[in-house]
This record gives sequence, C-alpha cells and structure tokens, in this order.
Amino acid sequence: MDAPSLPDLDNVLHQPVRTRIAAFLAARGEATFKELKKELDITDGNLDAHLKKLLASDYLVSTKQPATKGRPQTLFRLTPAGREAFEEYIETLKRVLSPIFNIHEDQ
Amino acid sequence: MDAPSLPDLDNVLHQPVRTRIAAFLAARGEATFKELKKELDITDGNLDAHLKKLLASDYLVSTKQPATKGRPQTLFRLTPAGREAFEEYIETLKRVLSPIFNIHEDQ
DNA sequence: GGTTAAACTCTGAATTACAGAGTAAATATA
DNA sequence: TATATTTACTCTGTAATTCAGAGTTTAACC
Repeated sequence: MDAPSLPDLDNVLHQPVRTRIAAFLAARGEATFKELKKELDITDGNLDAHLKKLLASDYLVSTKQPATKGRPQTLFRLTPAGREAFEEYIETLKRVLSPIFNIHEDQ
Repeated sequence: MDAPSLPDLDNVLHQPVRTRIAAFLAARGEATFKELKKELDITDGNLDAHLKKLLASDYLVSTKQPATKGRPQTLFRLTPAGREAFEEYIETLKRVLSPIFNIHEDQ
C-alpha cells in the first residue's frame, strides 16, 4: 500500500489574494469593493478579477445596495458553500502543516 | 490612521503544490524527485516546474548523489532561507486566519 | 551491444494574475 | 441646469504561471 499523500489544497482559495478575501469576509460577514481594496491594498482590476473568480466558483455572492446616500454599492459575502469550502480548506491546511508547526484549533 | 491591512502571503510558498513541497521537506528533511512525485501525485513536468521555482527563489537546494546503486538521484532540501521563509509564511497565515479559526501553536 | 527503465528536463499551450485605461452613475460646482 | 468631478466598479491586453506529455540522458539488464 501507498503512503498517504499530502491532500491537495483548494486552488481557488489557496492563492494570496483570495485567501485574504475569504478570511476577511468570513470574519466580517460582508464588505464593499472599496473596503476590500483598502484591506488588501491591491489594484481595482486585480480585485475585480479575484472577486469574479470567487463568484464563478459560487463561493461569493454580490448584492447591489440601492443608493440611500452616495452611489449604490455592491456588497460581497460568502455563500454557505463558500464558507464550507473555506472551512474545509483550513482543515486541509492544518493537515498539511501540523506535522511541522503543531497548529490546531482551540477546544 | 488606517486599519491594518491583511498581510500579504508569500506568493512563492502560497501555492497548492509548493506549500506541500515545503511542508513535506520541512517535516522530512530531504526527498528525491520520485518521493515528491509520489507524495504529491502530480506529473513530472509540473513537479519540475515547481522545484525550479523554489530553487530560483533560493528556498531549495538540490544535490546530485553519486550512484551507489541505481541511477544517481537528486536530493532536494530546504535552504536556511527557505525554512525561514516557510516559518514566516506560517506566521502570516496564522495572522490572516486566526480571527476566524483560532489557530495557534502549542507552548 | 542493444533494449529497457529510471530520473529527470524541455516545450508549448492553457490558464491566471495583474495594472491601468475605460465606463456609468451619482454628487458637487458654476 | 449644465458640466465637471468623483466613486465604484469593469474591461482589455500583457506578462507570468501552471501544467501535461514528449524528449533526453544515464544506468541496469539480458
């Protein structure tokens, strides 16, 4: 029998910009384009591309807010599938990294 | 003042194949091409490309073993810089993820 | 000495990542 | 009320990355 191989990491989530988007939204619930841009400190085009990728994977939804004041803004938030994928991704990460760094969750 | 933005993740290490290579070598010390291929379950060309990227970043060194039996093999191992970068990468990951998942090290 | 096999390496195509220019809708200004 | 400006994205083109499979080299086996 084979030694178990290292599990693969979700290639939508395991990317520098997208991991941070997912983490931010998981912690924050929802955010605007502007807030994400500030938090991540990347260009508009780059953020747009990564949001589109997450939307296409059904990990994110966007909802256009009617303008109460200022321009209408789009809110981005994780879908249940997105949150689940993110949690699973963290589990995989821990399996990959724990042999070395002893990472685990509390409780 | 600005809210602190999410720190950027090392884009050499934060990639599905390369994270696993680094983790495997950090745990294992060194490995052959063949061992890595088996552990990661990827094609030769793909593994080669990722090893080259890690070598180019000076995160890895390869040493050709003279053939005692069988063909000479190349051993891959992390450089001190590679190990340090990997540890820093893990720290950054924890900063990005801990607000949600309560990940930390023992001790 | 020729064939097979192992251990890589190279090439080219597809996909991804990115910056900056472009667009549309709201607000501010004249 | 026109027009200029700003905001909030979106589009386009380019560069870089990722990947599979074909190719190469060296050793072992017959």
